[in-house]
Amino acid sequence: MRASGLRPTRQRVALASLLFGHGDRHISAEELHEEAAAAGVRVSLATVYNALHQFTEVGMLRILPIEGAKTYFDTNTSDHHHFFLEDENRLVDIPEGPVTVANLPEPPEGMEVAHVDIVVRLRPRRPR
Amino acid sequence: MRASGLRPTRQRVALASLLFGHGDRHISAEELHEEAAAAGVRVSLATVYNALHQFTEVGMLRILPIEGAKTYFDTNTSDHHHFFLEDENRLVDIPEGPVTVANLPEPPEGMEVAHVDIVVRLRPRRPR
DNA sequence: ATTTGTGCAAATCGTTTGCATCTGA
DNA sequence: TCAGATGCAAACGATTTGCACAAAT
Repeated sequence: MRASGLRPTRQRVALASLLFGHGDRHISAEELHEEAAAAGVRVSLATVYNALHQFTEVGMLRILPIEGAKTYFDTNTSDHHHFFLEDENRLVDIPEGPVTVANLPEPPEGMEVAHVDIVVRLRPRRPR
Repeated sequence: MRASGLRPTRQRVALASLLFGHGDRHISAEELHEEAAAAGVRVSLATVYNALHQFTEVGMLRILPIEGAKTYFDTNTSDHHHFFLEDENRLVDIPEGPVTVANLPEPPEGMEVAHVDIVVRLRPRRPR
């Protein structure tokens, strides 16, 4: 964390251990705020927002590519993709594996690929 | 439109022709509302929201998979993907082409793939 | 005639901001 | 010491909602 140029304040350290102490997860600011409260950590919601965005800037988190009001953050920043369950509005990791994208066109001049997000949208199977 | 079970009201018809009369586009509720006003069509913003969601439900529109406050709708519902320019927060179509995804895992039991969204996030090339 | 849609304004919800106060280096 | 963080409450912007009125079948 110090390596990222972020001061290891009490709040940031506490939030980071909540975030990264329980495996990979998808979480919103509100949820993290509640979790902190439940864990007895006193942090304001504004600070949670700040921390989440700062962590994202330094590459510790990634913003999930889903539409909708809330922003969800992913603690897993490695290459992996998601199923989106349309009926429950929920994202599920696609297990790391051999998923590959082929034949991507060249990015425009002066740009480079930061990363590729794939969302496989699922719905209940339609009766025939 | 009648085929979709939506009554062809004056407003819906007007909005549909704005949406689909100018080729493929990415548009927000606010933008469509302004465009309607500019075209002399009187519609309330609430009606624009209603129409956009109804059109989406019947498959005439698709919601774009980007994070952030506003919801953007895509008039192109065919299989195609997007570049996301991180610095300008803008989506650009990847020309229809040979982009393919390989080795997708099977969807869970009882689910089927509605469609696959691929977003290639681009950033300005880092100087070395 | 009945059902469905529309407009308006107020309400909601997630997120951001301004600013005074604290805190880590 | 003091730049950078935090907390609080107010401000904001996008979207939704409630309800009276209008329009489509």
